[in-house]
Amino acid sequence: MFEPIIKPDSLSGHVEAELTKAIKQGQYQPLQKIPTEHELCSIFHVSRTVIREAIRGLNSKGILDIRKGSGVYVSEMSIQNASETLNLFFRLSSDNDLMLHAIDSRAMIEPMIAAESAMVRTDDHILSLYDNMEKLNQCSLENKVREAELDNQFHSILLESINNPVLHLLMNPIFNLIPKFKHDVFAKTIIENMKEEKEKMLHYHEMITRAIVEKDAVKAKDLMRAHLKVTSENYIKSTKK
Amino acid sequence: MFEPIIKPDSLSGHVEAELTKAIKQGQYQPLQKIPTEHELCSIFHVSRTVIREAIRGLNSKGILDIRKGSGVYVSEMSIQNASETLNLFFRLSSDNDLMLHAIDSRAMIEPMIAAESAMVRTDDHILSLYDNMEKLNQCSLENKVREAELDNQFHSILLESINNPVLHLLMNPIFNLIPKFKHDVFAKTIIENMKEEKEKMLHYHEMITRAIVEKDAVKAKDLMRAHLKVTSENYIKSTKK
DNA sequence: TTCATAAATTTGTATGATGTATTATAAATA
DNA sequence: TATTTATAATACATCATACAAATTTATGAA
Repeated sequence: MFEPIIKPDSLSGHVEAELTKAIKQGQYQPLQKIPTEHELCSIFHVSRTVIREAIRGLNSKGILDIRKGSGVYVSEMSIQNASETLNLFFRLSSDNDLMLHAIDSRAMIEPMIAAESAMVRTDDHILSLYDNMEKLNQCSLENKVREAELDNQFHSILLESINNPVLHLLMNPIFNLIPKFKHDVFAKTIIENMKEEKEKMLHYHEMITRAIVEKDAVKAKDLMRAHLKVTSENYIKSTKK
Repeated sequence: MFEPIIKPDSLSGHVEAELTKAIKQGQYQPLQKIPTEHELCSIFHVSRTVIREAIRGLNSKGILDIRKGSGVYVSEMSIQNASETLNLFFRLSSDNDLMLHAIDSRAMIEPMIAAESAMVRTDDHILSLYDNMEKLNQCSLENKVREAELDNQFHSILLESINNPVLHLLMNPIFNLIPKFKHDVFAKTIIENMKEEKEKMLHYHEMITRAIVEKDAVKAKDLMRAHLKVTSENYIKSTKK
């Protein structure tokens, strides 16, 4: 594949890039120990400061695992770490364009998730869904923060029900945009519409749940598509106002 | 949202977490300058070493932008950076389970991408697809590395054609697993099947391309689903041998 | 051999000095 | 006055040294 163009203007950046390359090439395998700081100093002919900062960078990226008194080891890549980075990215960079693309992505992917969920969900997931809807029903109309959390949770339950950590890693950060999404939309929505919008959402959640209870994959997929179409239209309307 | 449980075992780790929190909360906005090392020393009552290593970690994560002689600034989050991290994660952690889940994810998402592409693709994309297939056709049967690259490229062209950077960010790392995937499969495939498998792939690519040329979204979707089903079955077979 | 202790190793933090790039300030010039 | 140039101040980069804290290894007694 393509190797990125990197400008290692700093020594520590250069060392970091070299170590990354070595790990990519398998020179140091996961769980294996890399040379000590002192040894790396000799290898690269730089001070310990430079080595430490390079290691610190890779540690922060989740690539290296530092154990005080023991040494530095190549991490066993955890999906958690990648997830954190993705979440942070979306959280810090949610501009309007990104939000629109995120919504489009949801519209493409979530119907498939709903369909899959209808086939593989357990009774526990059904209980979680009903519990979630009950909470949403009781949530006050003004508490949009809570409402967004519950909306996020509903979709997250479906995501988790299909038991695919990769898809979870990819979609979870998108779902976490829901609070910002709702904030954007309701900042420009007249109060009278709030009740109607919430009821519409709850109704869709209920219908989707029913389809999943009935293990009707096609219906679940179509309902989810319709649900997200409404969502998408609301956002587009809000950006125009 | 939920705040992650972090082990601030080291001082620099603690400072890094605090700075991250401040940035998340908007205390320091993108493009804005954070306090100087010296000021941060006073704020946290730690040495410059600690501050520098914390900053170096966030810099490596793509959150902070260090400008020598000027100061440290909050990065304008680039989708490139997030993409690099995701790619690195998948590259370093591609175990069998992850691969299977990645294939499942492709099976769910790529048919939708094909359908969308059929609707929005330009003539340039069509030319790229035909060029790609021509190269695949000329690629020697033994050159599995090249074959994997071209396979990856075919699917990447479709991904790019729908012009959604978010979906690109999410799917690109998965496509980059294709070489490893092919390596795993062909390591356990008898030579006689190689030609047949390659022709089958090329045939699917051709049919999918035709559907996209004809702007037939449903056909493109169904063909992509069938194509990936074969892919998936091949991988499962290879893991059993 | 087993186990407790001491020594050596390795990472973590602090401090001070020097190098280098950027920015701000002041002086010189037109 | 306005612009340019030179200087100083600021801020990050690197190096070297010292010591602390955690872990590992070596040692020696039971």
